[in-house]
Amino acid sequence: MPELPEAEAVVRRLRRQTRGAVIAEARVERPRSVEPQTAETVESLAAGASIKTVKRRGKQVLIRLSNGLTIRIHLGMTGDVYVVDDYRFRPVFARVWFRLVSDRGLIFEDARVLGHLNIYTDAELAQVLDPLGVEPLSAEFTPALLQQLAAGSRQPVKVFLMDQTKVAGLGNIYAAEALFAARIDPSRRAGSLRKTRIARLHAAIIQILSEAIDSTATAYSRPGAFSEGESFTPQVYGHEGEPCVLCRRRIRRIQQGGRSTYYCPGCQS
DNA sequence: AGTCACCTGATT
DNA sequence: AATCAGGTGACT
Repeated sequence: MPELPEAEAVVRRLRRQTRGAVIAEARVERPRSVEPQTAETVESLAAGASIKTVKRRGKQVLIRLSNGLTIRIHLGMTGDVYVVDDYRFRPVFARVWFRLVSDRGLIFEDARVLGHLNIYTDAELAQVLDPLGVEPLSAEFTPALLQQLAAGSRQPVKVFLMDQTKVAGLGNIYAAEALFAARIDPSRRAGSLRKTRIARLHAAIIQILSEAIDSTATAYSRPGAFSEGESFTPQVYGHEGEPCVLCRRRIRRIQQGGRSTYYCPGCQS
């Protein structure tokens, strides 16, 4: 599921579904999902609080409660958060769930258990969020700032883009797609990019994320939308060996930082 | 800066 | 059986 656009889709859906919701009870099925907190801590802190706001920071979902605490969910690779009509309905991979007073359920599902759900005070939350870099869809994200962040970095630009302490929210798919849109070789050192490419990359990041949010948020909100082809379609990610949509050369897959990077050797140089 | 470990499922 | 997976933190 989750890079920034998917987290944003989750947030928008939750906002609609949890307006005025009050948490009656919390249950942790998998203590690992709330580490370093304990199941008991999480279960006791949420009970009785109402949901005030739902926000996103990078890839993380933040549910602000009336008791001043915040449920912070990192979706990991396979996390999802959603409301079900009956709290007794328990999806196979529900790791934490909340019974709302309406008897609906708020579910944190996470097959691989690489995500985390915690309940934090503002101070604790700040510790978690402060290291994150700029929000790519905010006004603070400018070409000049991107240039400044990349300056001196000898990392491949693809790896640089996935560093959450620089720009928050890009993962393996959208980093690759942004580089394709900007026609930049993913292996280029981030610090070697000059004004023109930085400007293209900046614009591409915003464009790719915005597009993905539009299609993803739609798809999440309307049943069947995915099957109607409304989800974001990667141009290079997952397309190893297929012809590039622009130049027909074959898309390549390489390893960078232990992850697959897909790119077009013709367009991206 | 690169590799591995975390944990489990889907796909080949 | 083996490989891959939209993420990250700890460790060489």
